[in-house]
Amino acid sequence: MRVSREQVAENRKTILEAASRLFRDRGYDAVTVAEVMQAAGLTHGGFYGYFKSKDDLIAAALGDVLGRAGGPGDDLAAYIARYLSQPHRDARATGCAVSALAAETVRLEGEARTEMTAALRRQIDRVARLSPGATGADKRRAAIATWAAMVGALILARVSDDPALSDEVLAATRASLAPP
Amino acid sequence: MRVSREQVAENRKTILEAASRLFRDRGYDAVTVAEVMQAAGLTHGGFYGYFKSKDDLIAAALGDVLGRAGGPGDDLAAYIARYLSQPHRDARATGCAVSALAAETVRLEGEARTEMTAALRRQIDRVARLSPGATGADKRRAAIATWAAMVGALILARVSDDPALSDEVLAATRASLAPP
DNA sequence: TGTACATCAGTGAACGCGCGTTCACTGATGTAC
DNA sequence: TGTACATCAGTGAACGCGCGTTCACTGATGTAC
Repeated sequence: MRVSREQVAENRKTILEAASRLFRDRGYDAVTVAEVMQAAGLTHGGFYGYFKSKDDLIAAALGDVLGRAGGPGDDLAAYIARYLSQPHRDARATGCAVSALAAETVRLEGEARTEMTAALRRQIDRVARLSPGATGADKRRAAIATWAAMVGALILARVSDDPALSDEVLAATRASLAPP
Repeated sequence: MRVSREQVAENRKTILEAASRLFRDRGYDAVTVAEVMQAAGLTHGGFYGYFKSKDDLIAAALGDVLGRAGGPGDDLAAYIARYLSQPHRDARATGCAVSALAAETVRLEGEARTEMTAALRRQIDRVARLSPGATGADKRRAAIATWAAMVGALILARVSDDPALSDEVLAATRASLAPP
């Protein structure tokens, strides 16, 4: 049955949020179109009224979640502490989409890669404003290395099946990036 | 037809190498058992004489490639320069299995995670020996942050579809980790 | 404002297709004498 | 050392199954008068 325009807009948002949550949790390939639609409270047949393919959904969901990502605000040390925390490590489905999906996005072509690239550029700019350095180029260089270490440390902390080693990766990277 | 014991041992190595190359290039899910066997010059029916499942192959291939990974030797700066180089960025299929597969391995259970954790521990130890720091704990902390930045930077450089930004990520992280 | 009809979002069954896995068979290797 | 037989690595067809995608249909929404 037909639904109102407002309902359609709301459904689209619900689908995108369900998709980005499922993708972050389980990866692009392991999530099915039917699961996404079920998580959004719809039946899978309706999917192609919203997106023209699963790849199209991947790009849209990635653009949506990356666009809503907060960044460091105006306190870099607090941002680093939050990013490299145990709660963030343990909340893959609702956490940073870069750490969860960048490595898999490497294998995609087109729009999804472009969304990740745009997000990388935004994040470098945001971190650079708060980074140390005599010149803009110095700040930018520092920002890139900081962001790379944050993403790498979160991935390594998540892959470790030894909780002590995982905690150590978070703590050591935090200490190294934001010395007291 | 039956083949010799030596041939069996050789085939197993060939399968593991083909698998780890294909997995690094395209990810666990996108690679099929039939493709791995074809890349090893065999038919797919014989697969289950070597491994009891695709998951078993994933763990074995990961253990094999991570076990053969070189590490920094005795020159950390040269290792960083090689790791964060354009050739390594562009050679996903034959490059570091951690950057290529760690984020996907997060979603696996059991042996594959354990292999990644063991590799992480070995790598931290190897990098720590060459890292600056007054105490062993300081060296270890520095090693973790260095390795996290290397892994994160390679992933970010690979995901960027803008070659200039990709090169900048490599160069900035190199400069930050091994200041002249 | 109220009515009649056209539109179209959502449903659920169906479609090809390719996947992981199994299996009967083949024939070269390894072993027992 | 040579022969006869048992073993078993490899083959290729077949199996269920679940995936992305399509489609005829339904009925509430939106529109024209």
